[in-house]
Amino acid sequence: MSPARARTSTEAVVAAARALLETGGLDAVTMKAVAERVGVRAPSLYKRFEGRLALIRALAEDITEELRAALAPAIAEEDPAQAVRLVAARFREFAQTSPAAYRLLFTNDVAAVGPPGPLTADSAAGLLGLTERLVGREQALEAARLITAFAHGFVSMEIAGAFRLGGNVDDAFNYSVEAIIAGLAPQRRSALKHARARGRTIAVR
Amino acid sequence: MSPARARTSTEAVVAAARALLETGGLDAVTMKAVAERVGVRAPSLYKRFEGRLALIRALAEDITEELRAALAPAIAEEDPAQAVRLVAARFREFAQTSPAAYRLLFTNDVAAVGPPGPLTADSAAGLLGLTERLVGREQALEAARLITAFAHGFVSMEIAGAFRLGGNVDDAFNYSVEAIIAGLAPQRRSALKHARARGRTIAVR
DNA sequence: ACCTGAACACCGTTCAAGT
DNA sequence: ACCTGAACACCGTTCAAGT
Repeated sequence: MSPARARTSTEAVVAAARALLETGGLDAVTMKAVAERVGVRAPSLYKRFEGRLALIRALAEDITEELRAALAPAIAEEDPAQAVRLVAARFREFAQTSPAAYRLLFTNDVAAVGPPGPLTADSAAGLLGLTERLVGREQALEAARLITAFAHGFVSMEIAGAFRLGGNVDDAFNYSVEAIIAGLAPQRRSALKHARARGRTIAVR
Repeated sequence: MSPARARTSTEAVVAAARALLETGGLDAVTMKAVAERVGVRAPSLYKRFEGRLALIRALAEDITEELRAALAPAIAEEDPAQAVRLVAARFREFAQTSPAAYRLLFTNDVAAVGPPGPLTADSAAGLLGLTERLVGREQALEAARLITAFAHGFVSMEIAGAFRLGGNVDDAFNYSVEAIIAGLAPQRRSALKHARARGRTIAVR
C-alpha cells in the first residue's frame, strides 16, 4: 500500500554530478559516486536517466544555460566593439571559474556529450547581431566564427596550461581581442575579399 | 635455455594504438585491443609501458612530431604574412586528416596526456620568429598566442561539428586569417597599446 | 627476458525481487 | 513507482608461474 517514494530528484542528481565534475573532472562523475551523493544506489539512477551518457548530457545542458546567462548582458551592450570585449572577458571568466564545466561543454569528444552545442541558439543569434553591426550583414557569420574560435581556443589552451612561454597571459588576451576588432574594421572589407580568394587557393591545393 | 624473446616492439605497440585511435577514438585504445593487434596479451604491454597513460603519452609524442613536420615548411616561408596563411592551412589540414589524433594532442583533459605540449619548442620558436617579423619583437609572443589560439579554436570546433549555422566554413577560415593578419599590421601597433590598457580594466573588474 | 592465465578492484548496466 | 542486491561484461593492473 506504500510504493517506494522518490528519495531524490532529477535536479539533485544533476547538482551532485556538477559538484563531482568540478572536484575531480569528468572521470569522477561515476554512477556510484553520483548515487551516493544523493543517498541512493547506482541502479536507481536509471529511473531518471537512460544511462551515464544521458546524465552527462543533462549536466552539459545545465552548464550551457549558465554560460548563456553569463554572456547575455555582454551581448546586449550597444557599442559592438565594446560588446566584443565584454563577451570575450565574460567567456574567459567563465572558463577560469569553472574549468571542468567549460571542458565538458567544449570537449572535443563527440561521444561524451553528443551533438556539440556550447553556444545556445540564443547566444549565437546575439553574437551574430553584434558582428553584423561591426562588419555588415554579409560577413557577420564569418566574423562571429572568428571571435568564437579565438575565444574558445585561447581559454581552452589557458585552462589546459598550454601557454608555457612566460609573458603575461592577460595581456595576450587583451592584445588579441583588440587586434581582432581592428582586423574586422569596415574599411578593410574590400581588401579582405581579395585576400579571401587567394586564401581559398592556398587551403585547397 | 631459451628465455622468451620479444614478439613485438615499442614502435609496433604505438602504431597499433595509433590505428585504434583513428578508428574508434581514445576509448578504443584499450590495453587488450592494442595487445591483440600486436599479437600479445594485455599484461605483456606492461613490460614496455608503465601503464595505459604512459602508452597514450608515447602516442601523443608520436603525433606531435608528425604535426611538427607538417608545419615546418610553412614556418620556414620567408614572407611572414604568407607564412601565417600557410601555417594555418597546414594546421587545419592536419586536424581534418587525423581528427582523433588532433583531439588527443589538444585534449582539454590534462589527466589524459599529462603536461600539454601540442606545439614542440621547435614549432613555438619558429612561430615566434615569424610573428616577430610581422609585429616586432615586443609583441611577438602575444601575436603568436593570438594565431595559435585562433587556429586551435577554429579547427577543434570544426572537427567537433560545432559550426552548425550553415555558411561556408572554408570562407570563414580564410576570412579570419586575413582579418587577423590585417589586425596585426604594424601601423596599428600604437593604437593597440592604448586599447590594451583599456582592455585590461575590463578583464579585471 | 619476455610472456601468460588467473585474480583483483573497478566500471556501467540489467533485472528480478522487494516495499 | 521507486529502490535494492546480485549478477554480467568490461576495464586497467598485478603477479606468480612458465619458457
